[in-house]
Amino acid sequence: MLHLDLLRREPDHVRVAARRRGIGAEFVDRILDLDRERRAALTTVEALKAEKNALTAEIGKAADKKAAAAGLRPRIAELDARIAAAGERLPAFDQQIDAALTEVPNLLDGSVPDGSDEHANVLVRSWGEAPRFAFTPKPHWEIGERLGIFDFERAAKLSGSRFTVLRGAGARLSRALAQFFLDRAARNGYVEIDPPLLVSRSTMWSTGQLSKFSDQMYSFDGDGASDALYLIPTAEVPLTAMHRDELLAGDALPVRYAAHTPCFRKEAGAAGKDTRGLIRQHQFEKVELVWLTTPERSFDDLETLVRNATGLYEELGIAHRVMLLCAGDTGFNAAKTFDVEAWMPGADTYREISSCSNCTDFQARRSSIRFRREAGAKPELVHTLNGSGGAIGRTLVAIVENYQRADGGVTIPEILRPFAGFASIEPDGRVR
RNA sequence: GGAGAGAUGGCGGAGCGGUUGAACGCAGCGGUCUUGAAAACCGCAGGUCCUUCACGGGACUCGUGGGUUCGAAUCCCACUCUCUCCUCCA
Repeated sequence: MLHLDLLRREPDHVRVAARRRGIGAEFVDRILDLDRERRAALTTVEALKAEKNALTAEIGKAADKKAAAAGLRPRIAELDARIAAAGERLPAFDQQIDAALTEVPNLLDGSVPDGSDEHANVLVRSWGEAPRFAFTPKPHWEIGERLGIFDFERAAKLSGSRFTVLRGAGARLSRALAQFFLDRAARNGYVEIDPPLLVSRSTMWSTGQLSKFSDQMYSFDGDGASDALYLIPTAEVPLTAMHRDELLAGDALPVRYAAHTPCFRKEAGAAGKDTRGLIRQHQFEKVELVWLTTPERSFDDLETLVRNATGLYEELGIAHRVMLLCAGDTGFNAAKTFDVEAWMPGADTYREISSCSNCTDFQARRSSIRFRREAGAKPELVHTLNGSGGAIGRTLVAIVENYQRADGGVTIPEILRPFAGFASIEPDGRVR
């Protein structure tokens, strides 16, 4: 969430940012009005409390405390009444301001281009060329079903639509990708984490996933509101929230974590979109990369994070491009996002395989993740970054489609062979 | 699931209901000493918020939320979490 002080000091900045995202800016004045009222009430209450505290201290210092207390009690009682009256609306103000503020998306970085949807995203760079086929390349679901490595029908029988059973070489390849991604993450200096997949409501809230996207989440109610648990929609949630309510030493930054986890999403609102194959699933795996870093270097670190992601696809020999998302396409938490898109021959287009964001201090404020630059310095909020490195299911799609052969088999990229333990999937589904 | 113990500042750890926002130790900062450093000694030093141009002043804060009291880190209630033992179990 944004700092209230920013709204006070630079309301126009916040209004402009909101409009660029395509949302109304009325909330600015509404919050500022509430804030004015709240501060007026707060100042009154605090002055009265100070007065009362002075009287109480007098009793404490008196030689005969009983007598002093008896003498001052009427004045204290009167102050109590005035404090209660003046402070009556304070909790409501706090609640309303908080509720309104948590609905406000992050400020956009100055380098983010205008635009309302993905058509306005800007090509930053591309790598590799789309492979040429002497035949018409097939979509991954056709290849995969024929090879017996993807089984969508049985997945539907088990769980419904948007689930996939990976079988044989498909399951092994998925596991190999996880290994490959984790290996590279470690090589790039990330500490591997195996986090809980179920997290509490407060954890989900602290990373900014709740209220805005709550309809995307699977949850378990528990017996009361406090013990509700949510299935993580991405490992970004536990990784970012690990240091919630902590004050880190400046020299501990940047903290860099990698985790391989399943992710669970309801995909509400995605009806009819990517219904075939395993592009958009209720359950998918990825390796997530998270940074907790300092404000002055976070945008440079974002570039590094993107390089970490694209490096994987270079090694896999899959053509891809980096897009800078426009204002309207940038997510709620992010100040700036690059998407990495891989070439998918079956769909004859690029598809997102990694999304790397700098959330600046937006999540850190909500989660209270701070650092002390040096001993004695004031605590500051860290900047949080997250990105996939990479998405296992979608990379599986990219491999199957980019490395498909005329005979229906699939060649395994060289780099992946030691992880997979085989070099190709033959037309009969066997590996070699 | 049953029984017990606990939760205090960056860390460790004290704290008869009344100048305790909190002793003491470690870590930190400034200084003395030293060519420099270490050691020793002296001093400073939590966080959030409100107010002020500023100096400063004030409120809140000892797991969370209530209560008792003129006054609560200290007493009472509820909740959360942690640890130990038993039970169960991959």
